[in-house]
Amino acid sequence: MRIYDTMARTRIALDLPHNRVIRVFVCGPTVQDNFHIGHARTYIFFDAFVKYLRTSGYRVFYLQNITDIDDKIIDRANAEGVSYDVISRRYTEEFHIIMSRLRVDSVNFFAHATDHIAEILAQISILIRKGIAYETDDGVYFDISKFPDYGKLWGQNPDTLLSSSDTSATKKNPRDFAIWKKMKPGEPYWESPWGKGRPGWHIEDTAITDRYFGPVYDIHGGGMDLIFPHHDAEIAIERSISGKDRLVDYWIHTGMINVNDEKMSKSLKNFVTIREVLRSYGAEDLRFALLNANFSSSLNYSESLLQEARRNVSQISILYNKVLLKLGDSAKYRMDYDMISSLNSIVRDNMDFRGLFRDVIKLVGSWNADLEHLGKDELNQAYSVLKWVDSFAGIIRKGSSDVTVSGTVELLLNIRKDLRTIKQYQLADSIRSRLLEMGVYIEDNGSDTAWWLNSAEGGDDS
RNA sequence: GGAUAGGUGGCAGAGCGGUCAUGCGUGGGACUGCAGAUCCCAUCUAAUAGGGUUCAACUCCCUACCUAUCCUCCA
Repeated sequence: MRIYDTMARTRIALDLPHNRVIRVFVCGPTVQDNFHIGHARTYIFFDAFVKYLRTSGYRVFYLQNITDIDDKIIDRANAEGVSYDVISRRYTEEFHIIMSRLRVDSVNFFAHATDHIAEILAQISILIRKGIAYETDDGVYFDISKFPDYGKLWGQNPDTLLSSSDTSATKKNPRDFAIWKKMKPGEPYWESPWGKGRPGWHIEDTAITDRYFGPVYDIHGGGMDLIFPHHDAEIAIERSISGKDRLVDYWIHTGMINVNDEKMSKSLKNFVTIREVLRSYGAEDLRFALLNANFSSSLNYSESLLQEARRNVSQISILYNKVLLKLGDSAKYRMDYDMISSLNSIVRDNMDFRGLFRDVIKLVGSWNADLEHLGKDELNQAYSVLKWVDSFAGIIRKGSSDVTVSGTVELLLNIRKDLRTIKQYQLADSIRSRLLEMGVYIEDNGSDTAWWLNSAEGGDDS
């Protein structure tokens, strides 16, 4: 496999061991507000990435942090007149709901910053003892002059950086970053040897990864915008403590979502929330749209992007459901088809899901062309190929797995089939339209009828 | 100013030194009780600008211009 690695600044061989668990860490969200499709892009990509590794036979432990204490959370809490943890709990819950609706379910463990204060304090102590961090009136800071490689991930020459806008006068260097922030009146706090306060952002992640993965692990991911200073700070902290020559073997960063060629962000008020999108589109549509691009390129968001994705998703899903209908109980998922291994070679090169989709759509077209003449083996191949793609991409809309729902739908469809046979079209059509209203999409193909749950059924808008 | 990624047809977006993907869109046809879906054919005939290398450049090199991101919290 090959992957674009941020540190190497080029595509490099991704050599992962089969004989042990691969440790993957991806920066999770700060739970302070609703989530937008920029979040969706990153978490859907890593979801597909991890699932792809698992489908390919690797064992992966996927760890994600949740930043549940932070200045912005406090600001929000103050604005609403509630305690900070009301905010963090609300949006943590929201995060999990949204992720599950997006079929993002590959994370093994979510580590909350506030559950790891002890580990954070331990790291700060070591840094102070080594003379790498120092205490001031308002916190404990990491002295970047003690870590020559600072900025290396983003390829910055420290002298050429634009001067920092941070005016805090207590720091030795304006670019020194806080690893502990002392409490101001009214703020939430934890006890520490340096007084009451809360952790800085960067050290949360190193404390967490050090605890579960140790000083060096396999893959670290996140959005492009976290490269500097966040990931460089993580490197500085952990390597200063461990003395190792690296923090991880591979750095993988996802590109930003743009709107009208500008980054989606709160300040520009151009962000689209995931909930908004899910009101009109299915999770599969969004997944397709976001995966249908080079993961490290920025992606321009537009309504037509989603519409095109929905069309492709429908095309693939409809064929999948038709094939499944023809195969019935004899469908048998096999991964040893040559067709899968050739598609596999596309994905292996830099997680090229876009290239994969392109070829899958071509295949779908060819299967559609002579669907009536496909033999059992060919049908099973089509079924297996699509199931394999769906196992990590998550782009196929399927019938309900709920036995009661599917049983009821099958019953209605059988009745409708009889009605059509005796040309009672009015009744048959009314069943069709009633089912559609209930979110069940059906499609006649000769005397057979394929069905699935319509993705655009909307959702709770709470 | 520095770093990074780019500038391809109506849109999205690949690859490749010489035969210009693919998807969407658009037009026509087939199929169908209807809807939908699907298929076939056609259409669009592109490469920021200026140099250079070459028998040949969209593809390599140089210059200019332009765009986005990061250098402050950010997926």
